[in-house]
Amino acid sequence: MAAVKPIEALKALFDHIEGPAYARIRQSIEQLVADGEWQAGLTLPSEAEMVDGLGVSRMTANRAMRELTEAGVVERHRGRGTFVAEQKVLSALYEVHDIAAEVLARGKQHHADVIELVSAHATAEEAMRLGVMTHAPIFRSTVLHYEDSLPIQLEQRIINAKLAPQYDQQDLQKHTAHRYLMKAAPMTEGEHLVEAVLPSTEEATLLQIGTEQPCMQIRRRTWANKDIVSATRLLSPGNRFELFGRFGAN
Amino acid sequence: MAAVKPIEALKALFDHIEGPAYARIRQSIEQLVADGEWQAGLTLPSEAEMVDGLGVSRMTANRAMRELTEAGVVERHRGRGTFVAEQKVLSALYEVHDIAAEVLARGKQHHADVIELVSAHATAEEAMRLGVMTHAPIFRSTVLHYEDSLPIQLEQRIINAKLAPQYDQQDLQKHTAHRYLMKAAPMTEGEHLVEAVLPSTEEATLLQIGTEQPCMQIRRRTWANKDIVSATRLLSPGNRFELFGRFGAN
DNA sequence: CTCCATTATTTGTATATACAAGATATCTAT
DNA sequence: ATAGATATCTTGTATATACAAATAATGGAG
Repeated sequence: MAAVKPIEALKALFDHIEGPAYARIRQSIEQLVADGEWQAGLTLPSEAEMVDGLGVSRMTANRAMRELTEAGVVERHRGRGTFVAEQKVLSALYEVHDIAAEVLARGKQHHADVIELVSAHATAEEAMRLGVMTHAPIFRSTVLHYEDSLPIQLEQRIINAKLAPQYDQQDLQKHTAHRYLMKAAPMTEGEHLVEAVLPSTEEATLLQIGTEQPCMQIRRRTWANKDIVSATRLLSPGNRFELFGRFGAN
Repeated sequence: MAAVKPIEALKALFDHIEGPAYARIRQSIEQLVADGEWQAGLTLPSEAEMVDGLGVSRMTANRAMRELTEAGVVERHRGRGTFVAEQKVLSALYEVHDIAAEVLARGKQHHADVIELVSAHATAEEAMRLGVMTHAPIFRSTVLHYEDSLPIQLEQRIINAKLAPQYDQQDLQKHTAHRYLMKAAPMTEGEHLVEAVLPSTEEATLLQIGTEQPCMQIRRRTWANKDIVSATRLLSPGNRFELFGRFGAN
């Protein structure tokens, strides 16, 4: 006897959930994927199968599947079908924030120092990265991350001052009650750029390497007009960075 | 003469965008909000107005508005209408990662130490937070954040070991080539819990405060079965944390 | 004027239908 | 058997319609 058909497994859960039909479909599929019953690559029931099998309209099934696509649970291809998505190992969020988590996972100490924080106006490239006009007010910040006492990453942030209002470098001490906004970029395909670059003299000094040693550079494209931070990361070379081997693999 | 009606401003942009109708509506509104022409609180055209003014069906307008709701650009209330949302100052992402950014914005040094990292099995509460079974394998980590040299936050992470496979505390040094997954929770209403709690003896010691001093505690509900990390943060009391005054305001 | 019932407006969900476009399977002519 | 045409399946988008539920506006009775 073959394994339970996907549409039947889906219906079994669908029948025991309360709420709107589209949410019941979505939750059922999320559970099947989370529980590992549906592995990455599995072909999901088509919308037409859900119409017959679950007794919903195609638009209801379509809405559920679209939400699952946005959530990264499934991938859809017109003409082919819907498939359980590969787990995204390195998300945009991950890229933004958590070198600390990597270091932590290896039982090392993590430490980050703010090297520089200046108020300035956007260059053409910075403007493009942030999705603002050239010469728009920005902040530039440089943060150096350490693993134990070894510098491992130099992060340069460009911050949209318009969306981080009330700030001026001189005012930073005074206006402690204000805050700025930081949003995640959506986790979409093609959002990463990874290059091998040679560090500048300053960068090499901070990372305690030579200028002839190529570093991995990671950029994240901003989500037009929605982010206020565009970060570029320069990774110190060496086997400490096996962890980043999958960057850009997709 | 009054200002341009929202529906007219919307149509002006809508007419000059390529692509599917729902995306043209969404992009137009995103631009109007991003440019500041539509301020927080403004009442957007109703779906019926878009049907008349843009020549689309109500379901197309509904889809655009639903996506904007999910993106946090607008808020919708049945019977009342659609309004430009307040900028979310502290998003779920923010909550997850970036106390460093707060500190940075005030020109202070940021520093974080890993106090503890242990492999264990989930208690009932931990299991609920992570959306796993009780006794499921997890990691517990404790990270102490400093502003300059002052401890300001104690972060306790519960990490789903199933989704962070190949890890074992003893193996951490060996298996440096593996990595684990960290995803953002969606930024939705009601995802935050903020409480005033008294610190335990250990927590008070780490934060260099007395056990009688109430601290803000911040938790993030996990997104069922999708996150591998559930973080609880204990904030040191005092005026350094005006920044967090808006937590839970909604 | 105040209170209450009614009506209108607005969003949330669900369905049926239609066409477009990409991918695959099938059939046919050679 | 191969190549090309055709049909089928699948998802993407768009529309029209319907009912439910929450809110706001209106109107009438007192």
